[in-house]
Amino acid sequence: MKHVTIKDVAKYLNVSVSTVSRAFNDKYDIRKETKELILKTAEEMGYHPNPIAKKLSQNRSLNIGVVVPEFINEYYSEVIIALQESLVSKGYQVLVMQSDENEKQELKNVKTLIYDMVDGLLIAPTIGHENISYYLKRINDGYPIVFLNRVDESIPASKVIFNNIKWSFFATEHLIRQKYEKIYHLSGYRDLCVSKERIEGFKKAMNKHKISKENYKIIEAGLLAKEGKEVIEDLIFHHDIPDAIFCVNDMVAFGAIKKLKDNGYRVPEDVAIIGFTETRMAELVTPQLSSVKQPTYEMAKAAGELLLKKINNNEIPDETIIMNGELNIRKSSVKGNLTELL
Amino acid sequence: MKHVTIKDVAKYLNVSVSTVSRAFNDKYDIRKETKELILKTAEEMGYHPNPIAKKLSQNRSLNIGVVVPEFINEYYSEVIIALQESLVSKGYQVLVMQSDENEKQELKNVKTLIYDMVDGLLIAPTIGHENISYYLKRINDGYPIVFLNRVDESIPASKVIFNNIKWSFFATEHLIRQKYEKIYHLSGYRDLCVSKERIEGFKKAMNKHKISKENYKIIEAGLLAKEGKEVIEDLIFHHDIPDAIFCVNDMVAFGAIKKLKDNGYRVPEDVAIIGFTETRMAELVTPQLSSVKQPTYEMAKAAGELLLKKINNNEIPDETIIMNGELNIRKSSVKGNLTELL
DNA sequence: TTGTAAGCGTTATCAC
DNA sequence: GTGATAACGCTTACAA
Repeated sequence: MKHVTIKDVAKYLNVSVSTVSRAFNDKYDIRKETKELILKTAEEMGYHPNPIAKKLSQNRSLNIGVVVPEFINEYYSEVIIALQESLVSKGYQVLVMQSDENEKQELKNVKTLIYDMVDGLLIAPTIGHENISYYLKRINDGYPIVFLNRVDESIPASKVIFNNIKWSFFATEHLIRQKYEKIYHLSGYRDLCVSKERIEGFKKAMNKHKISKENYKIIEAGLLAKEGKEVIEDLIFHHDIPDAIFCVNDMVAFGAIKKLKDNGYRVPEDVAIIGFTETRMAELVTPQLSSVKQPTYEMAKAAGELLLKKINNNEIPDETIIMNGELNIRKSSVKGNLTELL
Repeated sequence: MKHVTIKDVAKYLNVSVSTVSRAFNDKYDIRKETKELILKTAEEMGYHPNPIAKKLSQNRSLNIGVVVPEFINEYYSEVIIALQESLVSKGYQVLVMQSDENEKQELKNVKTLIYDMVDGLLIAPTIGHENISYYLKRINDGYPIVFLNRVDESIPASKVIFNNIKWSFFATEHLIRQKYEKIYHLSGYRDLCVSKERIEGFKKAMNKHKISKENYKIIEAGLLAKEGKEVIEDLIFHHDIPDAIFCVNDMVAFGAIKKLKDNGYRVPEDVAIIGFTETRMAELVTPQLSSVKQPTYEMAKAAGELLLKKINNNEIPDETIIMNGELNIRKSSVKGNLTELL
């Protein structure tokens, strides 16, 4: 497995290594014929520039670190795919680490990647504020970091986020317009900024439509199906079943639907349900789940491009991109005839 | 962002760079106090060995390439998580590329990774045989490659695979034992080895129980929910609805169930369904989906370990690990009382 | 136990 | 346009 090196090619062609190097890097002057001969010969000899040597001599790793809370759900899988596609084509390698929704693990991941000399970092933080201040410090040191999702709009850094407040407002308002009178929100972990924002959107809709406090409730569930189930179990136990539920995400909605159906409640006739961050399964469950679709792919791609800009010029000012989604109404949230509504 | 180098530490402490290097690499003799002083000072100075320089001088990248067909489904997400966990702790970085079930893309990914000098490759191939012969050639050249899933048992290479024939046999037999008389198999792409094996297991069960050819059918669907739906649409159109269906995976099963229910068929009363490669959603749909659970995490971990063994000693003989699963019977495949059966 | 210096495979700064 | 050569930051014989 001996690799052919630039020296081998140079010696074989009786040229200097610099000439061979130049042939492989367009930026220098070199006679056209020389270049072509070198490239042809190199190809025949099976020469490929050693990326590690290149990295060392150019003092950059051409690696991008990506830290996500998880990627067992579709959302971050899609994020990673989008990032790979846009970054690999630009010569970068993408190193992905997941934090398992654990603050300590996340910091460890980030440090590992920084020690590994990634040229920049894309972070979708989990719960907790301490890490954020560490990241901001690194950004101040000149480390290119872009946040994706999961950060507050107020945070002074480049980021691509979703307009959670707005779309959670729309999702909630959709329920209100259906004349459901008692509406609950199964929220995500309170410390998570996207949860907070979705709660805020929910409250906004309640206020706008002057729903009295007895007729809505915000219950912390989490992000997993299991947690949706548990809340519903509790509600059933207390005979406290609302007319409609807005869930922080589809997984919680799936769990809720399951538990409701198991206990004889019909969805949407007895309880209407709407999710968030649409998954492919939304269309496959019965009834089909209404949800808010996020432009996941576009968000990730934008974040990748923002990061590359930052890597190439750290002086550019912070940029915040806030994206919008789409409310996809399906059977789970509509009492009457769905087609009439659409 | 100037990095502290080994030279800085050496100069500061009036020792040679080799001594500092030795302090960071246990394998050499070095006085305990010297080592401790160096490590302490290095820490204070914020020194971290530059991994790129290390890679160059040791002529290895400490990178492992992983090529999967996709990771939008849970299966390969879990594979990647398992690999990361076991490989990162051993000092390796994991570079993941997905082929999108496209043979050409897969070969491109593999070549990219080889040019990027990964120390070894883990491949879960997509459809098509041409690539396989290329991979076998590389293995013969001495490149450490381990296959995961998606390869035939007969292939002369190290691999970790699932006993598809056996578990597809069990899944099918479970349907037969329920006295379903007309049983169809919605298979994956015919060219995909796991599909072939699952078909084989299905046939085996049919033969064993002497089901006549009029009473079973194998229909190529694919791996996506959409494809499951399409087949069912077709069957409904031709008034050709069986009593039970064994689907190549859960996604196809979800699609099938959805389409059946939309057309007034009850599952399992009218048509029983069983999936394969259990997903988390299996427990959340109505009715809950019976499926075959694979030890995904363990398979991936075993593959990672096999690869490391190969990287450290290319002379070891090929090893094939065949893993077994678990048949999880749920409501979707059982006509009577589920608890009686369990 | 520690130091010296060659080497890993490139790029980049000079000369020519 | 091309060639020599230092430099990137580390490891590792070999010498001391």
